[in-house]
Amino acid sequence: MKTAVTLDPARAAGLFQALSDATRLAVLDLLRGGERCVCDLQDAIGAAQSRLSFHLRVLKDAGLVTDRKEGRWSYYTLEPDAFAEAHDFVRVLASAPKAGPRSLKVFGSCCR
Amino acid sequence: MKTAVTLDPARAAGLFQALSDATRLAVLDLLRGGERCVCDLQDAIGAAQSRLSFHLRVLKDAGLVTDRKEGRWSYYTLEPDAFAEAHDFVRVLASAPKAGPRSLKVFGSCCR
DNA sequence: CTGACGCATCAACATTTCTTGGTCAATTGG
DNA sequence: CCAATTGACCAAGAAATGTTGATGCGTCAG
Repeated sequence: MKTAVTLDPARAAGLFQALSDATRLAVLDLLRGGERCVCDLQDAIGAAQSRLSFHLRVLKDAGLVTDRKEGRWSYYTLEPDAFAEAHDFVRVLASAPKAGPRSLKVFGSCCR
Repeated sequence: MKTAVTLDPARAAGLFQALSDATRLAVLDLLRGGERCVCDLQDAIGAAQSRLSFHLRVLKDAGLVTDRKEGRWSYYTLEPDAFAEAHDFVRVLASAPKAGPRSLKVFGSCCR
């Protein structure tokens, strides 16, 4: 099992940032059902075209989705790897640190 | 195993929003080692007091940490439940939808 | 060819989030 | 009691994000 021991703060922050908007979450939720073209997403979410386009770009830049052009449509799909990454980041944060919990008092120069 | 089938968009967005800042991630990372007082965090992160205080409040409002007052110090601790929640949200997004993948064409009123 | 459609992109504005500097209350060592 | 320390909070400004409406380009149907 791959466990990210290293947490790249910038990457993690970027990923979570992309996930931190209701419209984008709605898009991702729809994409769970498989590839969708922008116009379908537009209908389903009821967002203005340019608004949706903006959010799709954020998701794409974060690597959470990929797009594919076919004829005059653009289809978006989830990028599972990015979710695995996000998943890992959360797990790392929730797990105990490299050194045992409450280890040697590396801290405490201030209090006590 | 508890699986959040329902994804409350507002809550999810809020959680991820709180996780979407490098300073806050640094704080959470430090807290993995156990409870810490604000001044220790301040030293470790090198952030101005009021800046740190701001981020701690964001984390607290999101339910990711809790604080405890003792004498003149405030100690912050991770709130595991919130991480479990975040974890779930990510998992749900990465998982297939209720209906089979590529199910009946509920969509497609637009393309094709 | 031409008009309609799908969608990215841009500029302008609105909103939210972050930072900084300052003030204040509580606690406590002296 | 007094001065220093911890840390919350607030106001003002800076920066990042999100929204809207317009424009433009590629693609397809007629």
